[in-house]
Amino acid sequence: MVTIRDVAKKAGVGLGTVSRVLNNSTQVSEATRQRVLGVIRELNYTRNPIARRLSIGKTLTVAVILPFFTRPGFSERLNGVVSVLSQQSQYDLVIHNIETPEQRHIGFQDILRRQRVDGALILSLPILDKEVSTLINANLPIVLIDSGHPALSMFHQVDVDDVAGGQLATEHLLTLGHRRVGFVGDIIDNGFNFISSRDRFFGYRKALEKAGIPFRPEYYAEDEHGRLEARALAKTMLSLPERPTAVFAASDTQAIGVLEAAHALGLRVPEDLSIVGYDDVEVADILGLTTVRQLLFESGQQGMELLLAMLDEPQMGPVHEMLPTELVVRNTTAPPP
Amino acid sequence: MVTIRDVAKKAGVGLGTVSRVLNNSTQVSEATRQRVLGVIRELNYTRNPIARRLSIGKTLTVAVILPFFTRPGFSERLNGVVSVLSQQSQYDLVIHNIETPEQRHIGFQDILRRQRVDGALILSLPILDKEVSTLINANLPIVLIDSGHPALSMFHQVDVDDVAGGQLATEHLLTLGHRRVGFVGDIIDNGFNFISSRDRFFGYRKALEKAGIPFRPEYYAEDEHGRLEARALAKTMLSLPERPTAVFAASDTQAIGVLEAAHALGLRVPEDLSIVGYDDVEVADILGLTTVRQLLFESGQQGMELLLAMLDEPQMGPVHEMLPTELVVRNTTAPPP
DNA sequence: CTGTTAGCGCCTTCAT
DNA sequence: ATGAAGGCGCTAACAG
Repeated sequence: MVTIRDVAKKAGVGLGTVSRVLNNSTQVSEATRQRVLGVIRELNYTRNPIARRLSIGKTLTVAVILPFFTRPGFSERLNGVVSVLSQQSQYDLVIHNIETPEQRHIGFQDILRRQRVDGALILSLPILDKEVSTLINANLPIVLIDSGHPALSMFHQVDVDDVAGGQLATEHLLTLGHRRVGFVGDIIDNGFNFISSRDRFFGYRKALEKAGIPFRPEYYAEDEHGRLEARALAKTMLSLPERPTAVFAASDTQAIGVLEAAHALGLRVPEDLSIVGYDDVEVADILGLTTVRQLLFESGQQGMELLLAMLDEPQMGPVHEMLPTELVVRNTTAPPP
Repeated sequence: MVTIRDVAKKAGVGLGTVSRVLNNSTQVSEATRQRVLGVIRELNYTRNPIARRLSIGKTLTVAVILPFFTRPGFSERLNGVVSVLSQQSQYDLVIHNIETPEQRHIGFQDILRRQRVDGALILSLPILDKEVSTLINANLPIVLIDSGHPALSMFHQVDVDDVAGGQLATEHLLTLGHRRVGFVGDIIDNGFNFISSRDRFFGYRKALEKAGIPFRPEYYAEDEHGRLEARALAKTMLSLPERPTAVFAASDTQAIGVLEAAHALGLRVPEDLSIVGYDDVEVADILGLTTVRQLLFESGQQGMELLLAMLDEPQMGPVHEMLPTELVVRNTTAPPP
C-alpha cells in the first residue's frame, strides 16, 4: 500500500509538505504543490481515512437513527439524507434502523458513545422524555427531523407542519360542504411516541373549530398504524346511524383501509363518501386518492445540510425549520350527497 | 476522554494487559481480568474504534451498493442486510445509493479504493462487462445479491430464481386454460443492466415451450420500467385483433399499468383478462393482484451473512445460493372467457 | 502471565 | 516555504 511517506520520498520533499498539499494549505509553493500532485497521481495514492481520523480526532462519521426505513415515507426522507452525503462529503453515514424498543435503546446507546460519531440525525422518531437528558449530555451535534420534543429547542430541527396539514385536509372537505367529517388515526401513545397523527388530528380540530362545527367523539377513531386496523375502525364509524360524509385519515395507508371499508359497505367514493389521506405515497397516485403531500426528500436533505453546517461551525445557534405541506386533490373527494 | 492508558494506570497494570482483556486473550489471569474489567466499568471506558482500526489494519466497515433504495423491493433487501449487522457486529455499513450512471461510477470507484472498506455487497445491480475486471482487481471480499454476471462465478452470490418465477407465473395461467398469454416487461438493455425482467421472460418462454404453445412476438412488449409505460404497452397489446386473454407483467408496478389499461378498454379483470405481476409489493395485496413473491429480506440477510463469514474466513470457496419463489394467487386470475 | 516497545498513517506544531 | 519530530489510541511482538 502506498503511503504519504512513499509520495514524499518520490517527490523529494518531507512528508509534512505532502500533508499540506493534501489539506490545501496555502503555505506551499505552487511548484512543489504541482510536483507533489504529480507524484500522487503517478502512484495512484489516496490517503488512508482511518489514519486521518485518528490524527485529527474526528470520526468523520454521522449517524442517522430512524424507525422502519422500509416504509415509503421514511425511506424517502432517508434518501434525502443520503443524497446530500453522497454528493461530496468526507463523512460516512451509519444507519440505525429502529423497529423495537430494544433496538431503539441500542441505537441511542451506541451512537452517543464517545468516539463513534461526530454528529447524529434523528429521523421521524419523536424523543421520549427519558431520552432527553441522554441527548443533552451527549454534547454532540444533533439534528431532529420530524422528531420534536418541547425540551429540546436547543437542537436544530426540521419539521413538517402536521397541524397545518391536518387543517388543510379538513378545510378542503369543509369547503366542499361536508359537515360530518370523521378522523381515523394512530394510537396516540404507542411507545414509539409518533406524534404526527396527533398533530394532524389537532389540525382537524382546528379546522372544525374555525368553521364553528362541534367535535363529535364518535367521529374519532384510533388504532395501531395499519390498513386493516383502519378498515375495521372505518367499518364501525361508517355504520353509525348518522355516518360521516367524509373521513380524513392520518395516512394514506389508513385512507386505503377506509376506502376498502366503504366498498365493503357498498358506499361509493366520492359520491357517498369523501376520503382524504396523508403522505402522498405511490399508491395514492395509483388509486387516485386525495391526500396531503409533504416534502419528505427535502426534509432529509435540509436536516443533513444543517448537520454538516453545524459540524463545520459548532457555535451556530439552533435553527428551526418548518416545511410546508400541499393538498393534492384527486378523485376521492366531492361535495356531500 | 478516557483511554486504555487511564485504565491501565488505575488498575495498576500495563496497557498491554488491558488490551489483552479487551480482546479476550486467554493469556491473562482471572484475577487481573476481573480487576481490569472493574476499572473499565468504573471509568465507563469504551475503546476507540478508529485507533483500533488503524492498529489492526482493517476498516471494520463494509459497503453496500444498490440502486434506488426507496423502491419497495430494494429497500426490503437492504433491510435484511442492515438487520444482520445491527444484531451484533463490529462492522459499520456505508450505503451507496445508485440512481445515475455517474453515481454508479463513483460508488464503485470510491468503494474499491484501498483502505475504505473490508468488503462489499452489491445488491440488485447486475454487473456490467466493463466493471468485471474492476471487481476482480479490487481483490476484496464481495458478495453479489440479485446481481449476477457469468464471468463472476468466483464471487459469492445470492440469487432469486427469476426464470423459475417467470415460469411459475406463466404455468399458473396455462393451467387455468389460457393459450394467448402476453408479456410486458422492462427494456432488456437499459444501461443499468437489470436482468430480472429478461430472466422472467425466459421463464415465460420456457413455460410456453413446455406446453407446446408457440411464442407470438406481438404478445411481447417492453419499455422503461414504470406503470405508465406498461399501461401504454398494454393498451396496444390488448387492442390487437386477437388480443391475449392473460398478461404476465415482469413487476407489480407494470401489472398495475396493465390493470389500468384493461379498465380503460372496458375489459373486466379477471373475467375478460387475467393478470399476474411479480414482487408482491404492498399494493399488490391492496389491489388483490396475483403475483410472484420472492424472499427479499432473506436475500439481504443471507448475503450479509456470507460476507461476514468471508471476512472471518477469507479462504472460503464461493457459495452460490438460489432462493425460491412462490406464487400468490389473488383475484386477478381466472380461466379465460 | 505481564510490562514494555515499536509501529499503524496521518496531522501539526516547532524550528529553520 | 519546508523538514523533522511528536502524538492520536490501540495492537502485537518481544522480553522477561
